[in-house]
Amino acid sequence: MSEIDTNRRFERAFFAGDALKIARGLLGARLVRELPGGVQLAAKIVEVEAYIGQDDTACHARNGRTDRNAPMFGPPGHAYVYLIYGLYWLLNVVTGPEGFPAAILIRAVEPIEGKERMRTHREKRGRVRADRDITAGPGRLTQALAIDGDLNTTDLVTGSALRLEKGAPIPEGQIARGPRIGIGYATEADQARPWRLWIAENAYVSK
DNA sequence: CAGCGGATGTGCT
DNA sequence: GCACATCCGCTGG
Repeated sequence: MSEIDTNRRFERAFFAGDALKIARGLLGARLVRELPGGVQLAAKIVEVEAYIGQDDTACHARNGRTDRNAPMFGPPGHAYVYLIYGLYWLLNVVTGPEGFPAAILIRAVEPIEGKERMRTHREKRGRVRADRDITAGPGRLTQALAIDGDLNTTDLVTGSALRLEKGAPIPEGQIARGPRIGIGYATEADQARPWRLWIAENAYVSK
């Protein structure tokens, strides 16, 4: 398989399916960002979390549709970008059929293209001591890739400024699963669900 | 290294 | 008025 053949667009139908399968399938995928001016950044997804429906008490849609979470109710394969703690933008991929609120949070990526430009973006906000500090964490990767609320609802299947492309498949033996991070407000049962998935041994997975 | 407090804007109760 | 799908820098061991 040539490089060009394994790195390509997803089908829309892929994002309309089961959130956990999509989360699994996004590991190894390429997140591509084209900056105004023509610079292209690319990174491999190495850690994700699934937030699935109104019954999931960790999910933003747990209390129904609001102005903020409306993108989760929208068409699959689009971005849901929101501000947390007044400081950090977090990127999600909307999944499931339109009307069913679910999304995959991108928690960590590994730089593929434009790593030094990503480092420059991050150094405006803090000290980058190791390479992993560039994109290990959901708030960090959006800084590195210059993703903010302007990209909310972007179509990641057909988009150019921000899009997803297939990457080399990750063998099942390299997939790790565990509880989601930072959801102490959810029920014990929902906190315990192993809906965080990551590539085992990858240096860019968040701590 | 672990632990902790501050930053800082917005959504929802 | 409080909580928040986080991160940074400082403190003490």
